[in-house]
Amino acid sequence: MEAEGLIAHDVLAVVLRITSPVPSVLLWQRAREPQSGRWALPGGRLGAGEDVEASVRRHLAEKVDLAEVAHVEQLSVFSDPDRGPQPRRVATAFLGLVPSDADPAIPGDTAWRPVDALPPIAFDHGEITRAGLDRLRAKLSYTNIGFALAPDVFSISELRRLYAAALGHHVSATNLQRVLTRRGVLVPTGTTAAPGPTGGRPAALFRFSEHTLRVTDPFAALRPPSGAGAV
Amino acid sequence: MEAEGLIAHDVLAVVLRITSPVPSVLLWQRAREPQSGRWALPGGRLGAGEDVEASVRRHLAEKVDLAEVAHVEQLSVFSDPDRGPQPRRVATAFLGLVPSDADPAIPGDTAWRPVDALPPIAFDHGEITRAGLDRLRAKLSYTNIGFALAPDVFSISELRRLYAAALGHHVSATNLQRVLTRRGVLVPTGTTAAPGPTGGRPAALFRFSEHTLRVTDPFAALRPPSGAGAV
DNA sequence: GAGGTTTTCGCCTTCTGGTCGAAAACGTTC
DNA sequence: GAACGTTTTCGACCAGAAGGCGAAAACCTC
Repeated sequence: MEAEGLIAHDVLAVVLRITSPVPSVLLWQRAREPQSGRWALPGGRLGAGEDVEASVRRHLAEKVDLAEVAHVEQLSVFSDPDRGPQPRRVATAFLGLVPSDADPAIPGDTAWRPVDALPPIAFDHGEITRAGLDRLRAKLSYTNIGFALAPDVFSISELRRLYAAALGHHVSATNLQRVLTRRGVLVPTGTTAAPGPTGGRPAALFRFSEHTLRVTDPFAALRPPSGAGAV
Repeated sequence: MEAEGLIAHDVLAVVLRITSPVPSVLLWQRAREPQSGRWALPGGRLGAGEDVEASVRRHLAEKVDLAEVAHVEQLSVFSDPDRGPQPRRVATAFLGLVPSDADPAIPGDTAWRPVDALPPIAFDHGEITRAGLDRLRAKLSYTNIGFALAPDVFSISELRRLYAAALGHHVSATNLQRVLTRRGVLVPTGTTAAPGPTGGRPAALFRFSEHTLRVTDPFAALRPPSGAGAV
């Protein structure tokens, strides 16, 4: 088969959701060889008549309610000839994001696993998970990708906790609010949340202005002067 | 064949080189059907025992001296079922960069074509070329990727011309020098170039401190405080 | 030496991000 | 209802990064 140059093409998804201290990734436990008992990313064979994005959405729908997946983007191709058993398989990996307040129904073989305590992982899916987490962290700082992690409306403290968990380090609420509002990605709703049981000033509620990915400012330098004459 | 779910996998390369007013892309003219006479990106079939990056380098070596290609990175997968004639093919696209002073030998069917006046393009290779150019432009502002466009040593004016051509808009020499040196990607050589035939102060020469890709500052905001506890 | 050309450098302004502490708005307790 | 603790919000201040401009430097030719 491979002698003809034809190769099986898979799609895989690193689906992340921000949970209490660290993000969690959606994994399912393999029941059959190879790698029986190990945990794998959702995915499957690229079918005829669909492109890779349509394919990953189709396979994802078997493990999680697609309506809860707020963002999907292509990560990278994994094609090491030894990345799995023969016959050879090439995989296109995707990153998927689920808001922290969503709790979609998942099958019995599937679970959210915190990324700092992963179970035994099948094939190279650990490396792929790492790539997904890296991509999320990079994009948090220069895009509005937070819209895919947060509930529809939220307080700045909630958003701060989400960012801190995703990034793995402390985030200042003051700065987060100022930066995101200045960039226009955060808009106040005018409403406030009820204070917690221990009191405290009621938090103002915000929402993301857009729910599609937008690059806010990767161009610290070398910005077009005014009217950019695109080539 | 596709009934078995096995698909031909190609690799393609958008090889860019900054030329006088606008960048040029390496294309070759097809001599056989399908799309005979049209211009296509270098590439070919993914072989057994090689990953996609090794494969694209192998195919690229047929069209250009690989030693002149200063940088190669994966772009994206193109998998629309109708992107070419049957049987179906999936392609992993790469971006390759050649310094402006290099002039590698190329075969007779191959040529550098300015991106603002492309000949008739085969298949979806026009879209892929566009993706490569977009990637280069984005990375120019927050990485040191300029090392792959410029000669070993160069003046600030030369570099300014390269950046302006790649970005498609005016770039200030003052800012370019200050930003790149502050980020540590540009270091002075201490030498100066000979003035032009019409005179002028001799230009100080610089070089890139590193010749491998490094992200300089995508994290305008949300930087880790000090010791980042990585998860 | 005068005039033209190209590059370099310093100054100024603006904007962004980081830090800190005070003030606001709640609930609880005495 | 006044004092206290808690949480959030807001303003002030500071450092650094970047854009713009013009003067100065260093060369050429005539």
